Amino acid sequence: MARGRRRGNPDTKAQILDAARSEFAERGYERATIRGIAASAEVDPALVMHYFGSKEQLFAAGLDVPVSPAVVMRSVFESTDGPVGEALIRTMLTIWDHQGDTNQFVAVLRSATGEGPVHDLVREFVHLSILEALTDLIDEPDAELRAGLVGSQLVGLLVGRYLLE
Amino acid sequence: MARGRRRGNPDTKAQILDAARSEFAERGYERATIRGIAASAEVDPALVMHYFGSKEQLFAAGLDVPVSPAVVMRSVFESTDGPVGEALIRTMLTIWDHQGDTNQFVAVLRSATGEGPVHDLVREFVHLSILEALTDLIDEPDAELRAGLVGSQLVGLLVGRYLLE
DNA sequence: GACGATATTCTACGTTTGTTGAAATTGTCT
DNA sequence: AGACAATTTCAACAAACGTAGAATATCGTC
Repeated sequence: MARGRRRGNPDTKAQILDAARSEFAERGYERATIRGIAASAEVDPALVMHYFGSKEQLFAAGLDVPVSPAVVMRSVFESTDGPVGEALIRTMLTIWDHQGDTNQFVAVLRSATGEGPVHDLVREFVHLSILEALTDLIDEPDAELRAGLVGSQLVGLLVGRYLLE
Repeated sequence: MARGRRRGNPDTKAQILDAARSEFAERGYERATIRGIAASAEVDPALVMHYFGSKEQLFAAGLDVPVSPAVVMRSVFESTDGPVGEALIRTMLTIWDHQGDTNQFVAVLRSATGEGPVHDLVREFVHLSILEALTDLIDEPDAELRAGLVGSQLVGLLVGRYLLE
């Protein structure tokens, strides 16, 4: 590649950030590499360091995306007079589904496991140990759906309690 | 260290497994190293490989612990005639709290983030973006508690939907 | 048009990692 | 006692990683 500054004023910094988000979401924080991110942004690894200082700072920078979840929540709370919980969850799901990889929450989550061995094993584990067990136990027509709901509550509780304390 | 087989018949394999569980739970899968596990089990790294073949297989082996969650769930379902969901969650919490690091679920979870930068950042993120925002919005005396509950439901939904699909 | 700031790449260093193959010691069976 | 299997360490490798410093090219300003 040609050494020195490129012609024009391309926003390379933003390109790097995009690549970083992508890579972090796909492989998880540890398995994502600065070299890989640089390659994906068609840039030298040293440039990433120059702009963001370190891998950790790059990761943190990637979490600051425009649509703040706090704003979304506030608007939901103010525009509803019925049961708030239901409206919140419905709105969140809609937003998340239409946002893809730019989504902050999803990015944070996927950065945890990525796609390596952990992802597969955790997935398999939850499926076997929780979902199938629950589905077998619930004796109603929509057993699978209900199992999913109970399971997600359990997982949420677990994460809150033991991962974030 | 003295080369060759040790005197007596110590169950070194089990010691390695214990060390592995500990290390995986504390640092997460990626940041846990075979060398570290070996050191913690007071054993040569090569021995770990000899017994378990690879880091990934060692991790998988560490997830197979005696107390199967399926069994626990079955017993809860069969011994309750009131609302099942409440009993389930109560029982789970009791068990988890009395089990410490040997707990399968917790091990799986912690293996995801461990204690590195991700853990800290995810924690900070959830705290700021979800918990505090919710607490500010809920206009009741036990705002903090309710925020925690809603938050854990959201997280559970997220994990189920985007991490495990 | 000279000059400092900015952007960008090259090369390289030092660490750490998972993994391997051979050697050494002990247990067990005949 | 001797042979074979099991257990354990040593030494080393090749690869990959984050990071640092110097070198080069372009932009914006006077």
